[in-house]
Amino acid sequence: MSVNIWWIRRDLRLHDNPALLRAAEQGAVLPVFILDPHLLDRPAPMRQAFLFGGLRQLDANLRNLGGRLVLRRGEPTEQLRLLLSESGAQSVHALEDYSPYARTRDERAARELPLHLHGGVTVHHPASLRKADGRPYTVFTPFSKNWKALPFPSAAAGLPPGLAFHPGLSGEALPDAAAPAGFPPGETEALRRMDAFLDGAAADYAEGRNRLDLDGTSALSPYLRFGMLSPRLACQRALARAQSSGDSAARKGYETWLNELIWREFYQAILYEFPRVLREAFNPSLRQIHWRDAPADLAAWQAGRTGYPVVDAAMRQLSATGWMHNRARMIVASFLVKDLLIDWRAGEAWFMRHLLDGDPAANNGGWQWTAGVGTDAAPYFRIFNPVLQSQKFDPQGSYIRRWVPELARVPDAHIHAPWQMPGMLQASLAVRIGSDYPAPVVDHALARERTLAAFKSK
DNA sequence: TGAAATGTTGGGGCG
DNA sequence: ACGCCCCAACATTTC
Repeated sequence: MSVNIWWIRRDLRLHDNPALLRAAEQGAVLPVFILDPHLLDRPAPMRQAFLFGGLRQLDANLRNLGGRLVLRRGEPTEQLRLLLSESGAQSVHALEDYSPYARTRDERAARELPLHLHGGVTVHHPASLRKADGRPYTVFTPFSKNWKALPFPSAAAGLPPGLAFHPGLSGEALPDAAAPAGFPPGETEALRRMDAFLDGAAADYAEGRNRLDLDGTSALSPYLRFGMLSPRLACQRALARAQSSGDSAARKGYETWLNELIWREFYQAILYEFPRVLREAFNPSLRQIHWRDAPADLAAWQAGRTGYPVVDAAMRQLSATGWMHNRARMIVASFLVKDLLIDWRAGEAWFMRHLLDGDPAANNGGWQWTAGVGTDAAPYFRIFNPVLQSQKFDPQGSYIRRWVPELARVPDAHIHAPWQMPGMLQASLAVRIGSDYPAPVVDHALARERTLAAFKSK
């Protein structure tokens, strides 16, 4: 019986996995994960712990089926060559990954080895979405129209028929790392969460997703990032709900969620078509903005000590959990870029270090969008007012109080802008601005004018 | 997937 | 009754 390697990268799942399916069709499957020093050298301890936990879960699921995960460390092509000769495997199957590093890595592997790449990191291959003139989309709305018009490839149900495994080879033990508390890794958890979301918050997603103080989002991004959840399955479920839902408000919710999943595909496609966005603004005319070199302000932002409660709450949520509410991501990104006038790439790097769902395509897309320098970006003059955003999306301040406990005693009327509390009140609450909680690092109105001037001169 | 500045309207206080 | 002012409320424009 022939042996075929399933090279696992960002597809830590048994369900709806074309790489596993193709390998299984041809014989016994040898599941392999390679710890690539190039990727591990980039410090992101929480995401790495999430990955290792996911590998442990996957290994446990494989063992229930009579297989096991083989873990190796080193340059992938070299490691695969060794594995092919040790196992006598005839081919390697993997899901195509669209980041620049992954493409270079896979091109080398494909030149030297029998590597077969399959779609599955996205629903539609980036190159299959092109305008009539053959050029890639750079605006979301037409991209999404085209995406929806393409025939939807239905997700594979269940495990590959006749799934059998190679008895396994020696490998490294899985590194021990405590998984982040709020996000238990693995596909079982991912599927459970998706079901809970679809039966719960999804119906109200169109509105609820914006609320910082409610669990109105799916919080599935870490699972999608590592392919613990098949994006094709997620989109299929969203579509099915939207089509079968009689309640128009609920249908809107499912459609909005589907749209968010399509944003994910959009940014995968943007990175595939324009790899340089990882280094510079997509919009050439906005590459010369005079960003401030302000290490103290950057440090305050990173630490959640800007003096703007909603910004600080969000930054602390990120450090504590490895995740941040999407509305909060927009607020803190707008604050870094448009209030502090700090280069969006500093924020992009900080997010990549801390986010469990940190993915070059989605993260870069989000930052360029907020900074107003990317594809289909927010116009440069769209500047969030952190106080108004806070009042609107955290009306009682409960999100703030959860992550900025030193403000817990501040009354609702002052929770969004505590520096406006009279001195007497600050003293009686023992919340003195400037000592118990930072004074604002910038005045928003002044910062806004500064940024408008900086962008306008470009 | 904004917010601020500016313009318009209309009710009410007042002489 | 009338003109005038103020200013909320809303709409439009601008950044």
